[in-house]
Amino acid sequence: MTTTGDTRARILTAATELFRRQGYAATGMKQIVATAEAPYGSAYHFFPGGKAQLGEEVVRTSGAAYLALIGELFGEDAGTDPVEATREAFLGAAATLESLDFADPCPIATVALEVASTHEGLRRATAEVFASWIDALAGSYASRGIGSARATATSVIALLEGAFMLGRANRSPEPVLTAASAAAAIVAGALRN
Amino acid sequence: MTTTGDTRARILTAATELFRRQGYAATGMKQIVATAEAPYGSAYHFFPGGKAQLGEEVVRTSGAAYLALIGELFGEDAGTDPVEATREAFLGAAATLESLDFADPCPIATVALEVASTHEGLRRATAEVFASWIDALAGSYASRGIGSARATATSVIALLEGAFMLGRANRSPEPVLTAASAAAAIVAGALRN
DNA sequence: GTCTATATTAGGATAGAC
DNA sequence: GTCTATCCTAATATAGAC
Repeated sequence: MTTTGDTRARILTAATELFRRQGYAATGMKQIVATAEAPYGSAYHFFPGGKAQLGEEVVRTSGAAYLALIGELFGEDAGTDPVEATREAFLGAAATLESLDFADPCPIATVALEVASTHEGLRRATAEVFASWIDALAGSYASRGIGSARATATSVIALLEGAFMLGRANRSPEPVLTAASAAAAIVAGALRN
Repeated sequence: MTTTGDTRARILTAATELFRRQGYAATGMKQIVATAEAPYGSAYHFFPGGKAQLGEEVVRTSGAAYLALIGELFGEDAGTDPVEATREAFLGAAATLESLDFADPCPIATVALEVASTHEGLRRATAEVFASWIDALAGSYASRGIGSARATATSVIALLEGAFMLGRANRSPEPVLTAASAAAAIVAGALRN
């Protein structure tokens, strides 16, 4: 039994952490392997497609992890009021933002903006991840009687991402806390239709 | 009369365009001067602080331009219904997104995420620009009878930024169009309080 | 198959000719 | 004061020793 799996995982974890903090372009492969305490060659051994492949795996892996989180927060067992579940999710996100010392709680946001016009493969990966989150959230909303569930989910995710942006720029959780009420209002409004 | 003013302005314009499309880190000084059709040395002649100074001027200049746009869209002469003014602003932004071929309609968003944890001077510049937009929008909302005007404005700006992110990732104006209704709902909800 | 050393290109920045 | 040539570092990626 080797430590192969560990090394690959460490590189992926280090890349996720650095991309969320600095973005894709500003993060070098050398910095990634140094953070992962892995030899330089291992990066290209495990990710022969280089930085682009690593970026895509980071996006898809973190995307799946966050999809699971949405399942926990909005799944069948998670209380029945979608308005309060939404508000609670934003309050938790505000706390996460602060606990990360204002690194992006969303590990793909910075990368998504950076690559949208320049790296088609990565752009598609981010689009698919966002779509998976919106689908999951919309499913939860629909099952709780919200009419335009997909539109509502799209707006709630957008509001969360934008609130992260303002919170990071201000080094303050306040925009995310403020957005919690607005998100609740969006969902409450959709519930009445 | 020299062409000095032109060259400096061309460099600033080129940097703005490239930063909005590729971000700060992925854009090189050489690419900026090539796009501006300016000699390489001019960049450091006009911006002795190098790329960081150029980045900060891009943020502040575009920030001021967008502040003026908010003034046009939400100023005294711009119709009295803040709900419809907000909706119209989002519909216009969706059209802009498409007309830019899905470059970011917000020239500072990508930079803001990239530098938030790494370049303190630039981070402050983005924070001040966001604050200026929120202040202006909140002033308009307050004058039209919205109680928690600053919170409302914060959420509307966040929603717009997040909708741009989803729209760029999807190469579609749909998230911004969808967010138009949610933004209207946020403002309408605040109007009732 | 793990890792070191290097190839190659591009990065930001500067010196100095004109 | 405009612009060209260059410096030095760091980028991604690869070759090949062990």
